[in-house]
Amino acid sequence: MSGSRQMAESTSSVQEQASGSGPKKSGGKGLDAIYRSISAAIIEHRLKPGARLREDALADVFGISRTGIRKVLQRLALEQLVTLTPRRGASVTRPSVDEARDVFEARLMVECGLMEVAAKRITEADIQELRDMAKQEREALRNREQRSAIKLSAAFHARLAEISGNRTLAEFVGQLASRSSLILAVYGNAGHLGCESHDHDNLIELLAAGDGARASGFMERHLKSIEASLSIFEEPEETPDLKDIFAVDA
Amino acid sequence: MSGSRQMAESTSSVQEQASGSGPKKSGGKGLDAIYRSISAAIIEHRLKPGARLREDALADVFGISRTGIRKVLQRLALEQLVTLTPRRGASVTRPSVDEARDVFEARLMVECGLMEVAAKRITEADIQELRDMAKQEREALRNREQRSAIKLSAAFHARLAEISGNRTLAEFVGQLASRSSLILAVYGNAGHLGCESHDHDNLIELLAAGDGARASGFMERHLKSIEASLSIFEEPEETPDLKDIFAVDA
DNA sequence: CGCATCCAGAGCGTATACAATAGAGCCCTG
DNA sequence: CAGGGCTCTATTGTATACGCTCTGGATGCG
Repeated sequence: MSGSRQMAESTSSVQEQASGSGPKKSGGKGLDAIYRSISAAIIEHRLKPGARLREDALADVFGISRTGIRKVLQRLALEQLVTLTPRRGASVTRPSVDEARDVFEARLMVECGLMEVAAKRITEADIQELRDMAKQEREALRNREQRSAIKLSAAFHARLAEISGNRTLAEFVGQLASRSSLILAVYGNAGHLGCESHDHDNLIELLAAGDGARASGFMERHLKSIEASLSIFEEPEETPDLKDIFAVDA
Repeated sequence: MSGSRQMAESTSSVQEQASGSGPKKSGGKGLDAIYRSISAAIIEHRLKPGARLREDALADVFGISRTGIRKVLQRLALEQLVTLTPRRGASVTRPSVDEARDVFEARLMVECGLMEVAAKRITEADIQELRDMAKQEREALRNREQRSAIKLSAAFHARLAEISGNRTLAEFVGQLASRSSLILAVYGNAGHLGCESHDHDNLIELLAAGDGARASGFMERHLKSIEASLSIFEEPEETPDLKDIFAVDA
């Protein structure tokens, strides 16, 4: 890696790149806003895993036709935030146990690896921005605004990944962070919501000091502690083993 | 596999056969077939970077309406294989220099990391399958079927990642491998097409021996050698610096 | 003769209409 | 009264229609 290149406002991933010239109608820009809106609702747990997302209802809410909604839902499905079942429509994804493990394993690998890169590339402006984000997060926690806190925490990890300068990996981390929010919704214990904001502060200091190795190690413990805080039970399966469950009663 | 220049025989035959007898049996499955068809065409360089993909034309070729085509194109866009420009339609992505670097950096991080996991989990069946794939690849190379070879090479890396058991990371690697094929199309030198099949054989042996560390190191050299073989020039950019170019004339 | 403007064509973006299907409730029958 | 089949409705899947924008060429004016 090298050089100087900044990653403008990421998260838009595809399409809508050069539309800076003028506000042409509500066009595809509106769709992106709808995407962000639904995405935020899911990440903040205002839409809980399993919630059904009927196309008509969404189309009505956002004032567009189903065509646009379908587009948005398809994108969300590709990011694994919603699940599309063939004739049943869309619903907020309920991550499986395997999926949860996979996501955290992936985060461990990628985010830790990125810390080394980020420690070398981080700038003063980055540090300031991260501190602001961490501060916002702490305040949200203090005010018991768990929804904001969750979203801010995911945003923090995503922003951290962007510092590496690798857009591809940053996008990937962003998706993983979003999915982690879903995982927390299903397997998390109430009251203990994922990241301790204190951890994030420590992380910033290590990066500011340019100590990539330590930052990586700290991130590893950070992620592992989150994963460890989950209650990963197999939960009610598709086909609950009724025979087993009612064996004593029968 | 002689010169079919655009998406040719295989694609149309599949679709026509499927919807020939029944009313509309194909359902969403047909769309997946179309996705794979276009995806394969891109990876095999039958569709070159920059090629425009007009919706009408594709709809005509595959015998469905633009609706389904748009869905497929959107998916391909999210995977960065095609680029959607607001009012200009879809075209095969021409990866930028930055993107190429990002993709290989990501592969380095993820694929090497996965080798350690894969070495522990690999089974006899996996080894056999990988050997078969490597063999196919060697044969394709020997027969000068570069298109097949490229596709097989990407498939090999993707399959390798699957062994880790981590579906999320495996999917990610699959996408990176596909994008690498695009990068090779733009920045690769003719005659030297990415992976040496010999490398793949060595990799299999290291994994079969359970030596994750060495496999990881080998993968690192493997990927770096591919990246090093590219001719990464800045090339004509979006906005060529005309003032600079014609400065002497003016 | 050169340049700006207008016109026509092509292709994408969105909405709407129609068809098919799964789920649920209801009726009929044993 | 219970069970099974049937219809009926709600919701998704697909196609088509229409409008808007952008491109390229022709035309009129300076």
